[in-house]
Amino acid sequence: MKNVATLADVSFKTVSRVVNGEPGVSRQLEERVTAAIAELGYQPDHGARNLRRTTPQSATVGVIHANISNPFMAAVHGAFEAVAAAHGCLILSGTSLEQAERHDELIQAFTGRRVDGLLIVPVGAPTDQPSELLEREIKRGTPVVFIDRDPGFPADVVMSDHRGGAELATQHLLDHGHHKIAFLGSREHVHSVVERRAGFEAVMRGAAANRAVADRAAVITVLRTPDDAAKTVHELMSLSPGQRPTAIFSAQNGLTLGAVRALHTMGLQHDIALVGFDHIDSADIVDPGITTVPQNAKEVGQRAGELLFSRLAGDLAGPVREIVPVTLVRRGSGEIPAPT
Amino acid sequence: MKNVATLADVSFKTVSRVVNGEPGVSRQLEERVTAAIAELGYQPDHGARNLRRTTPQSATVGVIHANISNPFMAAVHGAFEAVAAAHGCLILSGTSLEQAERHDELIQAFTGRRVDGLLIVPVGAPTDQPSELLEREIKRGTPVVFIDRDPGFPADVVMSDHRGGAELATQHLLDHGHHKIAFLGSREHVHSVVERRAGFEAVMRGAAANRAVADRAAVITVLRTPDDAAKTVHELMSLSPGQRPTAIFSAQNGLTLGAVRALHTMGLQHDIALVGFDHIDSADIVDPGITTVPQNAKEVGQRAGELLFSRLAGDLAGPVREIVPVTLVRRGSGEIPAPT
DNA sequence: GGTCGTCTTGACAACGTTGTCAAGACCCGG
DNA sequence: CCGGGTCTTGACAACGTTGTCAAGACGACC
Repeated sequence: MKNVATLADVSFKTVSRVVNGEPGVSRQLEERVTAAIAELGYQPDHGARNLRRTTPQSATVGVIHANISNPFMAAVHGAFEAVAAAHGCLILSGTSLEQAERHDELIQAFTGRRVDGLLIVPVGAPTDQPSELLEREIKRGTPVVFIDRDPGFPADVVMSDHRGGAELATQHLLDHGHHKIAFLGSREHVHSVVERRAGFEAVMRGAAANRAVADRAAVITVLRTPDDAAKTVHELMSLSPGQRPTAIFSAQNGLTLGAVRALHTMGLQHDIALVGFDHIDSADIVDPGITTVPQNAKEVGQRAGELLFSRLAGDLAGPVREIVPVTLVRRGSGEIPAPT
Repeated sequence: MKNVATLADVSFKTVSRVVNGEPGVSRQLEERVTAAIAELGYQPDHGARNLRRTTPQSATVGVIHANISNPFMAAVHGAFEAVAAAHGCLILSGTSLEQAERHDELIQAFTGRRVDGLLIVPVGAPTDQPSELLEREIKRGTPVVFIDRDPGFPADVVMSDHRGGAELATQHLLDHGHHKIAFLGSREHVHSVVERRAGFEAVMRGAAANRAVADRAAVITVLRTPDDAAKTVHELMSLSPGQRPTAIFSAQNGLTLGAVRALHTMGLQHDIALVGFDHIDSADIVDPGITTVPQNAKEVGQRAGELLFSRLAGDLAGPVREIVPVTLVRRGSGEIPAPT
């Protein structure tokens, strides 16, 4: 800035005024200054500006993902970014890889850079308290919005209706005559997966009470990769006819891919019903099409963005819990009837 | 920091020493200071630190994507982030949405925040000069690595072998007896797509010279969405038998999904050969499996990260062009022979 | 005991910017 | 010609931190 001031032969305060568009600079000086800025390629130092500002704004928000490679999360990120961009805000992002330690490291790195707000996919099981680091930041006044999973304590959350979607899927399979339904899920302590499982079990229990025949086949929740799911489906299908499930509810997109692959390998894709939670790109090019309960990524990302920026604009109302509804999309695999 | 100093009853310079782990602080004072830091939850201001530092390091790199929702790019991002995290570096990211204007806005926002380096997916057609904004930043000494597409001017680039992959795919179809092959691609001025098309055309020309029968069916490059691709395939398949292509080379993952869907809808999936560039999640659960030329996202992201951080570490060698090889994966759709 | 070196500590300038305030130029009305 | 207002400009402190340097305490050596 000093260089610009020297070149334009004005004080550096005048340069500051021009850069910030403050009134009270004569046309003549303003032109000299803008010319000097262009010539030197001067760019104000974002960090230094906030030092003295009465209301420091980094115009940056931090985003902590659990796993950005998940297509659902990538889509949420895209929708959120659009909102942030509309507010002239940049995104500092990081991936916790589901590790609490890395999660805290990121929070520290973000707060050290004085982000204006945080968007967080919580890791681990819900807790009734935020981590010490996070709690301090919240108290300091930084708005935090959680996405995809309930953090456990009262806070702003935007997420899909995990439980409702699982109930839809399970009921759909029951409606097609299935009693023996297998549940495939990943690590069970994460809120979203727990909820999907809870939805499955609630509907199954209800069915058992009403008809006295419902018989949950298996709940498998240690799966992580498509290959895990494929292997598990192979095992399930090798059970004796009385034990073998006639339908599968796969609670995650990655697992669904593996499960479908296994059914195709065994030639059972037209015999075993399957509903998958979350969207699959190729759901409609497989035969049969894969019945899914897709999440509305765009809606989740957009609503989270709007909520966060309304907080940044000064909205101090109590914690908001936004549950984005999901619906079931029939494509064939979920409508296969149970054998009689 | 002043508060901490007051609480620990030392000068703020001593606090600075403790925070930075500088030697020459007595054990006693150090303990008092760390206790005060913990009690107040003090976090150093990242921006202010760099103000006076002799070698300012924001420990932040900027990433400009064209479209983060593309699964290939999301995977590249994940691999790059792992490298950045290993170097204690945070990522400031943004999406240009293929718009030059937004691209420049992002560069400005990043440089204003004094990022240490940039990772960029160039937008638009290759040019022999970087944009003025970018050139200035490069001259200032900020390392820039381009990914996925050649920017046109000499610079560090890491990308897949787009041309080689397209040649592989085209040759593969020729080897299975096809002469009439349709090319599906998106907006043609983007480097990667131009290269894939160039690879296709080069091989087709070579075949025409040798055998005098090769006959490219169609080159369609205005496609954007899976639906566009599906519609186009429908149209192509409605042509008279002499005109109709017997094989399709789809140059992008999104288009491949649409093309496959169209073939399935028309019941032609076992009659028309198809090879797709880039990975498809569900390539092996469709019947026939989709033969693809997948890109190695992990390799691209990791190599780009290593290159950028070697530049940050002081490697001043000339521009590096890293071409990540691709191979063809046979799954059925590409091995359908031409009708005799 | 005096001189020197080392180790610990703090005072102060500096980084690039904004906020505050005062000085000077100019115009208007009396 | 003077008093008072507005408009333009710059001098300077301040933001939170690091770099520089000097002051003071202490021990070792002659």
